[in-house]
Amino acid sequence: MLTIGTLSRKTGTKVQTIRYYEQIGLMNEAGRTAGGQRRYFEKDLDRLAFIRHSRQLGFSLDSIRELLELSDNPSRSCAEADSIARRQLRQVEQRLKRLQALKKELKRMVAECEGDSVAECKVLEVLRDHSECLTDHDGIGA
Amino acid sequence: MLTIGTLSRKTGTKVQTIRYYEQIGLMNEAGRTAGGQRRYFEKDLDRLAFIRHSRQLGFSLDSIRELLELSDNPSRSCAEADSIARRQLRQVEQRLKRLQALKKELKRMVAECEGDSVAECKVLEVLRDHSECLTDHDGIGA
DNA sequence: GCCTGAACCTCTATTCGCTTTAGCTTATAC
DNA sequence: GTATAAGCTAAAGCGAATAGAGGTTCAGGC
Ligand SMILES: [Zn+2]
Ligand SMILES: [Zn+2]
Ligand SMILES: [Zn+2]
Ligand SMILES: [Zn+2]
Repeated sequence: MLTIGTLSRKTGTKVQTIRYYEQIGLMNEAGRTAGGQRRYFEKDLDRLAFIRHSRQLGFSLDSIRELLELSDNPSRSCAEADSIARRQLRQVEQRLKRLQALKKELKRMVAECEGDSVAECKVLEVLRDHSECLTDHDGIGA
Repeated sequence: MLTIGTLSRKTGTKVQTIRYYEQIGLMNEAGRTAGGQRRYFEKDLDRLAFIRHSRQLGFSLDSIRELLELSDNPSRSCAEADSIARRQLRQVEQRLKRLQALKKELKRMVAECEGDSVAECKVLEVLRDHSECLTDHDGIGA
């Protein structure tokens, strides 16, 4: 029987996060000691490792929920799992594209500023006026 | 005098978002009509455009707050603005690296799955076992 | 002066994936 | 027996908005 702290150490997950996963139904409800502390089996450790690894690869908790369910039914076709992964890949590729464009713009504005007063700052100039940009950066942020 | 809807259209910002920016003190409190509706000047439009453009380049609202303050003091040195931009660039470059590694892993697992039953699904296999990965993906998600 | 409909208002809740805080209780080792 | 590490719950907070409910104001036409 493993404590929550052991799971935490073995998977690099904060204790609170493990409890959070239980709360949203991603981890099964753990058994408890007489005093109310959670105790886990190896299979819970495996499940948590699966969740964390999937998170590291960028899957959303919702996708992970689906993947876990599939993983629990070994006889089913894996088409669904593959399509989730392909969807994730497409998303990553899209974000990559946006970030690459962003990087270019940022690099350019940083490089072009000669570092005098704010009045002549290239950085601020670009921020004030999108027409100085080479790309469209549609969408926001990330 | 411009209405909030006009600002919204001209900058591609949702009306709610403009009010939100006011609420968090990023936009100045707008003047009001007798009936309580917001009315804006051109300078408010400029400020909002600055904010949105900065957001598109991935700056956080906190960074934007600093940049706006600098922008309001033309006589100051632009070193600070430049350093905010460089910081942003570094962040983008880091995320790019992570995403590129992610993309590789995802691509590989998708490509290697022969699409049979869940029991032999390469996608799920990789998710269960990080040792199948080529990279470390330290950190999570994005 | 009134009607209509678009645009505006406030306030609250929700999203995602956790993290933090506050205030306790339990387990373990000496 | 007691110190201390580790555990517990419940609630709030983060960033950056978005969405909805339910009500008010504005501009134009008649
Ligand atoms: Zn500069
Ligand atoms: Zn631009
Ligand atoms: Zn498969
Ligand atoms: Zn891995």
